[in-house]
Amino acid sequence: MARASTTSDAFNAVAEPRRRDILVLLAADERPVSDIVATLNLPQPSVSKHLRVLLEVGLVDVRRDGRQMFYRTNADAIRPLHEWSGTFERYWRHQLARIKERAENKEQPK
Amino acid sequence: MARASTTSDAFNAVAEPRRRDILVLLAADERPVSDIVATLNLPQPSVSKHLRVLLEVGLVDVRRDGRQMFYRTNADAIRPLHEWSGTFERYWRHQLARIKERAENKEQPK
DNA sequence: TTGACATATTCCGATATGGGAATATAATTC
DNA sequence: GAATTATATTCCCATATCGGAATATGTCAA
Repeated sequence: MARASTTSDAFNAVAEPRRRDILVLLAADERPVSDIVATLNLPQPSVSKHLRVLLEVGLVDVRRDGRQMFYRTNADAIRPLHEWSGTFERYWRHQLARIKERAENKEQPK
Repeated sequence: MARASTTSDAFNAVAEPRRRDILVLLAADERPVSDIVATLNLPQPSVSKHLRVLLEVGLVDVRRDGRQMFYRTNADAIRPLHEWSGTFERYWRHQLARIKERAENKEQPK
């Protein structure tokens, strides 16, 4: 079967580091493709391809203005990721607590 | 170059749905492989392979007891994911605020 | 040792990826 | 309409994936 498509999921789409960079860049404001190309120093076709993936998954929105395409991160599509990873928060808190505890016991043994 | 290895990153490792299931299952308590196999209804070799990936990325820890291997989620390795996605929180808040606003304007136009 | 149980590894095949290069499409300007 | 600018698509390739099936490794028990 091979790996799940990059467009099957926000999880899969976001696995690619460049796509994460793009999402960060487009979070605050919409930007034309040329801006992304210049800022991230990537070949234009590569950027277009990544944007296509992000668009298919709904992680970005587009708007055309003349010959420019303005892309913008759709933050809401990232929420599932944040929520899923958030379910583990209580567990890493536990771990931290334990580590802290041990550290304190070490400083002041007995 | 092809896609980045699944073992290159927590992001890549977690892109696979079954691996997410495993992580959830192992978050509360350590469990032997046979338990995972039974609970998630997956073929044993498949589970072993997924665990290997998770282990390489540090998303799980193992402990051997006799012939059983007890795996457990290392929640701390999930934090980068949560933190990265968390940087977008302010943006989806904005969006929600806007949507809410529009909805209220609609209810009571003029 | 032999056997039984628990888990890991290997081999296979189909598939999709991301990069590079080239080219296509679309919109604007002259 | 031709040239130019902005973006998208296509083609090719090396690579790694996941699933399935078979098998190997490791540990315990009799």
